[in-house]
Amino acid sequence: MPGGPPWYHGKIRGFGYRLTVPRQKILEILSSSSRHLSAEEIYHRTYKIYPGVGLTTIYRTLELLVNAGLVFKFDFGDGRSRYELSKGPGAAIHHHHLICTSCQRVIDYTEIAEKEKKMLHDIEREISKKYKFDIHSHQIHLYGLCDRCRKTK
Amino acid sequence: MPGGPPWYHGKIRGFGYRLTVPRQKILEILSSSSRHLSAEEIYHRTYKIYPGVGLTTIYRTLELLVNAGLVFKFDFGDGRSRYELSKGPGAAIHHHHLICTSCQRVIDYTEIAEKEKKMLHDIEREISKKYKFDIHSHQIHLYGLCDRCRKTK
DNA sequence: AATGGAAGTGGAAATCATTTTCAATAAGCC
DNA sequence: GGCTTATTGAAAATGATTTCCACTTCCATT
Repeated sequence: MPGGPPWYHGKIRGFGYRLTVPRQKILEILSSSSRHLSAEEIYHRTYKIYPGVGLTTIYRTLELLVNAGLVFKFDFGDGRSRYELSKGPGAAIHHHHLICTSCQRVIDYTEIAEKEKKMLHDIEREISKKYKFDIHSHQIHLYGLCDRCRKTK
Repeated sequence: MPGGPPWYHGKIRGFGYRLTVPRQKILEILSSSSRHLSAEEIYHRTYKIYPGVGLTTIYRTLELLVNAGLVFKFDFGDGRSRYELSKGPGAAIHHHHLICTSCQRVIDYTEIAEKEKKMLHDIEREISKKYKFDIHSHQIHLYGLCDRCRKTK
């Protein structure tokens, strides 16, 4: 419970952004949730600990955090974006999701065997060279039916 | 130039949908483009060969085609969806994209070595078992800077 | 500790892609 | 050809995200 300001304070300042109260509260919410949240979910949760935030500020702050690399933004195809803190300064940039095409449920999975992780890395290197692309991160979406929806179909 | 009705006519009928003029025109446009198009691009192109189509019909038809598995829908994060014909009855369900985080350019790449394709398949089988998920398709998004944007940064 | 200017804020209004509503039209089985 | 029902297009509605703008807060500098 002890221990100085959270790691992201320095990051925010390092980008020349001011460390304001709304931003701190939003980051607090983000760091207390492991799941990816929609802007509105973040708004409601922030509102509880800091009434007076505006939804506008949520959107602006999220964009800023995405630019600073502190937050990842996802699009699962249901019309609203999801946001997730990039957890710790050196977090792995692996984002793999199972998406149920029937109920829209999204499941995170991070465990990939070592050799598979290495292979992904090889693909990236090869593609990177071939297309002259600097690859920073990747996402893998697997689409299908979850166990619940499988039964009802 | 010769050769009976396109392969997708049967598919449409097979799903119990009527093969109407707007649907045929939209499919014609989709099959004449190799790139993934936005709904509005599809609308404009369809309008040229068939004025009188409504944007509404474009959206409705695309949804129908996605349901029938004839068209894939993508979300690259710029706020509008892209659609692409699934080319031929037995086309591979591999969709891999390079997305430039600076200029939003999207590059398709389909070439993946055999052993890598096999490995992806293995991952899917493993995940599928572990999470009791029926996986139908996958997408891989690689984010980074394209050659043009690399220079200006 | 006061202050000035720029960065940041929130509420309302605007935007933009997509959906819904509904009366009119066209597919395709009889 | 006639009939039933899916399909269509225009206009209005929706819902997430952005923009505008007057007001506030941060913070480097007195």
